[in-house]
Amino acid sequence: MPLPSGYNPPDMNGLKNELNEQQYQAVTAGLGQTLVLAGPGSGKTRVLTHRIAYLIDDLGVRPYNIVAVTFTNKAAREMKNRVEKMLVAGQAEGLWLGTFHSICARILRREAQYLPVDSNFVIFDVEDQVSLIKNIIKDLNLNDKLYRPNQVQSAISRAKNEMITPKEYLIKTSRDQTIRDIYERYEKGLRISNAVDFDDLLLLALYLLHEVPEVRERYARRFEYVLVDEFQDTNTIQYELVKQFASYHKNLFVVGDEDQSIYRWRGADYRNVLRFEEEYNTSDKILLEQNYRSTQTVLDVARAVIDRNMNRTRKELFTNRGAGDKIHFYSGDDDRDEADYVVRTIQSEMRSGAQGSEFAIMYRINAQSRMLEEAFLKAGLPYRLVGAQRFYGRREVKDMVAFLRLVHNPVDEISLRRVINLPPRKIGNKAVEKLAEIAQLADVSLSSVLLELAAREEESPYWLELERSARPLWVFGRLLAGWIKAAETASVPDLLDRIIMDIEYQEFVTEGSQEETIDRWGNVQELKRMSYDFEEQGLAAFLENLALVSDQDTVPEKADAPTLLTFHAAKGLEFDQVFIIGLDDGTLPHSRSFEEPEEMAEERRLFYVGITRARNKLYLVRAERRNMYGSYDAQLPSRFLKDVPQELVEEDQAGSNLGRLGRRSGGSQRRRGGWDSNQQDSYFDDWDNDYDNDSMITWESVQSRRAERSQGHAAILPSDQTPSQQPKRVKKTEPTYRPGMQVRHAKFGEGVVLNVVIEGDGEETVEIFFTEIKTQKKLAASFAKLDIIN
DNA sequence: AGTAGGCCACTTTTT
DNA sequence: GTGGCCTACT
Repeated sequence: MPLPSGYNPPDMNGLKNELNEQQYQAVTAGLGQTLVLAGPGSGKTRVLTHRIAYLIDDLGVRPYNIVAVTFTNKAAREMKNRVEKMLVAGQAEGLWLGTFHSICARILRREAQYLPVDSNFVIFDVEDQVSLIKNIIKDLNLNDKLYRPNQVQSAISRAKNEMITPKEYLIKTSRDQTIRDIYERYEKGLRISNAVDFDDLLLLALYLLHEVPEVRERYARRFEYVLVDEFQDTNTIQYELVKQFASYHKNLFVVGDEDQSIYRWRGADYRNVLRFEEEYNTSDKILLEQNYRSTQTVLDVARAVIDRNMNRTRKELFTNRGAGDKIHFYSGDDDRDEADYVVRTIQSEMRSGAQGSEFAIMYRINAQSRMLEEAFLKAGLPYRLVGAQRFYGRREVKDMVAFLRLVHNPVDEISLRRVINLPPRKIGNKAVEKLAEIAQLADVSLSSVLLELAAREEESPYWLELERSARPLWVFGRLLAGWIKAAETASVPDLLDRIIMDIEYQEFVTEGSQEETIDRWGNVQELKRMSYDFEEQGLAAFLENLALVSDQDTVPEKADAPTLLTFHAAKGLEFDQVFIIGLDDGTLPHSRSFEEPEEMAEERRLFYVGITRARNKLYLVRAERRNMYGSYDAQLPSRFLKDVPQELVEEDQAGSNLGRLGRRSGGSQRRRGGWDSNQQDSYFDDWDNDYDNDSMITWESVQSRRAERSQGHAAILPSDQTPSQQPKRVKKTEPTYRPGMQVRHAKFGEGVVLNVVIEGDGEETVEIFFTEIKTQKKLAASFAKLDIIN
């Protein structure tokens, strides 16, 4: 495909020196559609940033005519920095580079005249959405046990992601009918509050591009070059958006990797990569297979794991970094032991000169960070935690943001309801309902009633109607009016200060004077500090930033400490040494994925993403028992483990590294999920059989087992497993223990065996009276850590 | 109107 | 184990 002529000659030599052959091809690809399939660590960001710089610097494209889309703010920020470094200062001015959501928000603000909201619209997050839905459920007199606000929210969000309007909502049951009704009211509620939700950002932008010819013209003509990162994570709407962006010039450059698609639950479909190829008859498809990050061993493990997935372009990742160390494997007694292993291994590595920041610990769900945090705290080792609701989700932060949002957009009913009685100012439910009623009758917003009240006090027609509530509402109305006035001239931090003073928020937040209150006030201060960055840009920009920037983006940049994060949060990052914990069936893969093969495939990709974050050392860790919701569950090793080539693995034994915490009870010959055992009954033989029999622990069985257990069984007893779930290794007919035997248990101490029963499924159950704690317990012999004393 | 105590859902993953 | 929410009491 010929390149446009008449520009400066491309800087061939510079680029050729910096890029490998495939990267160079990608960066300098001609007009039309280019698909780059980039394996992990293959320099994907490098290609994208060089491509942008190449377009601007070598081809003379105006930055104004380029749009580049990413999925996270972090990725956008990093790309922007790198592009700017490659160019002369100011040379990238006008370039649109951001997430789908922020780019769409920008379009929406500019084109608000065509929308059902005005350009001051606020962006509702999930919490706001749920509040709105709750109000609707209450209005409709529905049982909120039957219609869980959270569930309704996700049903609505799913519908919106599939571009289904309330009218089109498919109704199969009366429940669907009700959800449809809620959905309809929900949409109205958003408009009343001059709000859009996350899904609307994309949906409304697509609507504009599709249905409003002027808008389509404006952007499609403008966007001469469209670049998309992480294309495998696009959902239907995003795919369509990209198509619209590029509908005029059709210069589309997309980069992705099917194997790293991990957002299916959000509607992402990696098959969009295939669709792209088919739809555009892609002129250029480039594979980046050289990996600059990991050792060959890490890559081999990754490949062994991912090659079991279907519907993908196989990639042959290679590196010239050499084989490197073997993978480590450790199977802990329980999740505490798992965490201890991680911490003591890190300590030992640090004694050998490793830096704290070289390490990452990755897990499936945020809740798993807890045990790790405890272990780090106990060891006095600093760590940094990514995500997991650190700042923005905090109550006091959300409260203050709600005040700001209300001032900026007074019709925002959700924010108003949130703050109207905060701190308590004698406005209870009754008063709010009365206010809502009056507002509805007058067909105005709640705020306008308040403001009217504030302006005319007792002369207002509302005064009498509101009866005893009038005065407290008047007080709040005056406050609000004052802030709205102040916002016209005051900077964001000044406005924030004024609000904090007016409502005496510090006093409210710090009363009680516990440790926690210092944190809470600190968070408010932090919010204020952040607002200084928006002194110039103003309140609107600040609020938009707050809505679209998440905790994931605010990782403390350089702390020399190990990083704790989920696989999702780890995508795009790399670390010298990576621990993947929770390699148990039900955790990774998560039990919710068991029924649906596509979901299972995604769990595998998560594992793959985790593995490929490692530069040099990789540790795979699991626990035989895991604490969930406060009670213990026996765990089976992750089914993915059996795909890891045995010869690349070295198993760490308990206490094999220095600095161990010495907590293992001696002499127990428990079977462990190891690589080393040739014994007939090793886990490895078992899982193969077990899983090939397609016996599965489903979410339901996990739930029901938990329910039974919480009704008072001994916590660690898996004796209620059905036969098909029962690992073969515990099948036996001869009891190991006999009544009268003296035994010792790791936790309960010494005891005497009272009774032994072999269940139908071969499980041996032992009744023991523990003398030290004077308690009788039933334990499963195969799981309880029992030593026979005599 | 405000608060204390009990109940129960929560745990995938995030823009 | 915990936090949010409902209920019943002050």
